[in-house]
Amino acid sequence: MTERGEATKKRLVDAAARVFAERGYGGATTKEIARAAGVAEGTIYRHFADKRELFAAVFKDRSAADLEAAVKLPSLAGTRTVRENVLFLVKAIEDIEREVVPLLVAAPVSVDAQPIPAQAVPSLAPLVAYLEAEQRIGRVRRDIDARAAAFALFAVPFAAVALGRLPWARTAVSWEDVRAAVEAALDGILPPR
Amino acid sequence: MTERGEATKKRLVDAAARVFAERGYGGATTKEIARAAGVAEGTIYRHFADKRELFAAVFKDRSAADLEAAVKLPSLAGTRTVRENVLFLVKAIEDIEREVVPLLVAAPVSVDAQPIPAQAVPSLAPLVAYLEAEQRIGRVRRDIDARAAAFALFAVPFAAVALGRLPWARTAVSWEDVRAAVEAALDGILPPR
Amino acid sequence: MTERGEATKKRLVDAAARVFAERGYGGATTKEIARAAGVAEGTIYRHFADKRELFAAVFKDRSAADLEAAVKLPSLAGTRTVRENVLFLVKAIEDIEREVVPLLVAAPVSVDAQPIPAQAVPSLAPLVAYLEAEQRIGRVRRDIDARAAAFALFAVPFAAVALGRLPWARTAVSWEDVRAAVEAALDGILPPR
Amino acid sequence: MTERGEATKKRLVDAAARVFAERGYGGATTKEIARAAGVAEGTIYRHFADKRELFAAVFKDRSAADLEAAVKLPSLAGTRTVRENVLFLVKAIEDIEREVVPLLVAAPVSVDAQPIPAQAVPSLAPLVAYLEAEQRIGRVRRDIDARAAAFALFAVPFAAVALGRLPWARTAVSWEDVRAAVEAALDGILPPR
DNA sequence: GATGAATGAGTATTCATTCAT
DNA sequence: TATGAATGAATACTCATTCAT
Repeated sequence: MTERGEATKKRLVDAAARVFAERGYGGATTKEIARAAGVAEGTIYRHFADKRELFAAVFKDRSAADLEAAVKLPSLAGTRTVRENVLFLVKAIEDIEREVVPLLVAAPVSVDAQPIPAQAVPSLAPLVAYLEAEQRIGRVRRDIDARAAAFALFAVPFAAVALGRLPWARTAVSWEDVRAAVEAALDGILPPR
Repeated sequence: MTERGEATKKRLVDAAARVFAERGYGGATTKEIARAAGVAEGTIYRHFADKRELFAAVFKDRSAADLEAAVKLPSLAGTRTVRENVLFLVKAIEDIEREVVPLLVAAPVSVDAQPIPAQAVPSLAPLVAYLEAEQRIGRVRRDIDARAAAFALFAVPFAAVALGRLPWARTAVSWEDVRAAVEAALDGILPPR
Repeated sequence: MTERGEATKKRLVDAAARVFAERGYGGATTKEIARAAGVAEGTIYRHFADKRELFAAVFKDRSAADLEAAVKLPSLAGTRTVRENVLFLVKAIEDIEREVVPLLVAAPVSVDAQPIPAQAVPSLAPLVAYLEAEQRIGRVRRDIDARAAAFALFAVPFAAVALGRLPWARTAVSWEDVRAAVEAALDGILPPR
Repeated sequence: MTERGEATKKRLVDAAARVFAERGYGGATTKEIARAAGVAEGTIYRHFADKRELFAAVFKDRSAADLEAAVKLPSLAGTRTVRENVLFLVKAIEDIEREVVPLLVAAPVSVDAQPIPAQAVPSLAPLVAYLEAEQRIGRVRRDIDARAAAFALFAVPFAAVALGRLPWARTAVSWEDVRAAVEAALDGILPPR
């Protein structure tokens, strides 16, 4: 593909990411996406077979950056305090999800909607790995299930972001709320003082 | 409204609840809803101004039952063990959300989508009230924020159900996972043994 | 279906027959068909699943009348002269084909185009039956193959109509030409004088 | 035009002939034609004003070869037997038409479709000339109209090929059928034995 | 109240054609 | 000359909504 083509494709992905997040998958029209990208509607189809392939490309693109960030987390084990690290991780998860959850929520709910090899949906793995590493060096209680604890921590920012995205939910949750909730959960995870 | 009209309206709300939950707001067609309700398409518009009003009616109807259930929870304070109660509550929340979250996720994400008096989206209030009641009788640590703790507990089943609804998410979460995660969080909430 | 619905469907078939014959299958737009029928475009889809089903309906409708006519022909054996009868039959075939050939030519040439149970495309059968009946009573030479003779006779009006339909063909053929050609062919079919 | 340009043009005409015959005029896309010719889509428009001009070029090109073949036929008068010659001619006509009829059928049926100088559509002239030549030397009955007889003979292979091209027609016709039908017609054309 | 036929604006997608390189 | 990216009008089809019965 020519350089110009590459550039157009990138513009399309960026524009589509905005429109999908804002309008949802069904609400996003190819017309609006094209307008947002500053190209003609037909141009979409030079770069993507159809709307779904464009969505998949957006999804992959956004998740890629997130994955990189998440992968680094386990290496923090043993540094600073667990509380600091977990809050840092949770903040990172929140940032990640703020980008990915709108797309998740936007995704078609319909039956015929499985084709994306969604390798990159927010995953517990890095958090589990981190907690296990801390368990080995005694900074996290060894008698709890790392996976369960990870899910408890993960759920907080996820719920916060998801609720924030859902226009009908009346429970607004701030980062302070998230922090406080995580701290509460942490009290059960850290070794007794 | 005649009795017959009343019955038709109820049939429509029930049918629409099924179809919305299954197909999402955008994916649910008035044709399918009408067929599911066993009425003609035009009949919908004798009872509801438009599709959105029908959705609002469904939402209100489903939340009503849930609210009743949730409201009873605070009165359990002091009975059985906190752990039992919280797990019971969390199970209840999960059941509630299993009905409401699909609708939340199904709801139009579009900008012009605020008109529903969404009074009834899953709320922390009963859980907060319960925890505060238990704090007063010393069965929950007094040095934590009841609201934060409630959110930490609430987030777990919410995240589980929401992830289960999102077709692209690869993280499947079972009730056992939910229970384990809640137990982990509880360890930080209950008084040290 | 209501009476009004039946009437609309009929109007659609009639209008579509005109438009298909004039523009070909690909050239006929649903918009023009709807306009020709005096209905909205969407109305087509209340009565037919898609454009192809509409085409199939047109084809069936037009062929139906033709079939009735063709079926009566064999019973003419033994009446009048063979020459008169054959010319009458050929004239009938020409009339039939004048309606059907434009549709045949209009039909999609594409690979995925087999679904019509085309029971009614111009068929040799009645002509063969007629010739065989005349052979039995000695008014047609017994030493020729009735099927071959029927095809020779059938080909003449068919070729005339088809050439007339093809806008690039420069060979204009009149009914007089058809009659003369059939008479020529007949000389080989009738018993020697 | 440069030599390279000439070559490209020829490749385009050859590729287009294949694609038009296979897909029909409407079904043939410039994209597929370009791919079949191994050139870029834009290249078509350096050599032809538009798709129709390309079609016209194809048509002219294919007919040219056919014309050459047909023109030689009258010179066969007096050689071999008439029956042999006519069957040979008819076979030639069938071969010719097998190339041209698909294009004829493929051609746009639409009203605005006359601009091609269609000089070369299958013509009766050589066959008429041949029959007249044979009439002069007494090998064909003098009391029949050569033009009518020619059309009767011409119609058979034409109908056979055209029916074979039309996807909805159920009447499959083999070369044996064509031969038998021509023999039947010939019996009326040759002098009584 | 209920029906279901009719509507028409809106959707994703195609494709002949143009144009900058 | 050739490329291939970009265009945008046109297409078949959908679906919430209206309306005559």
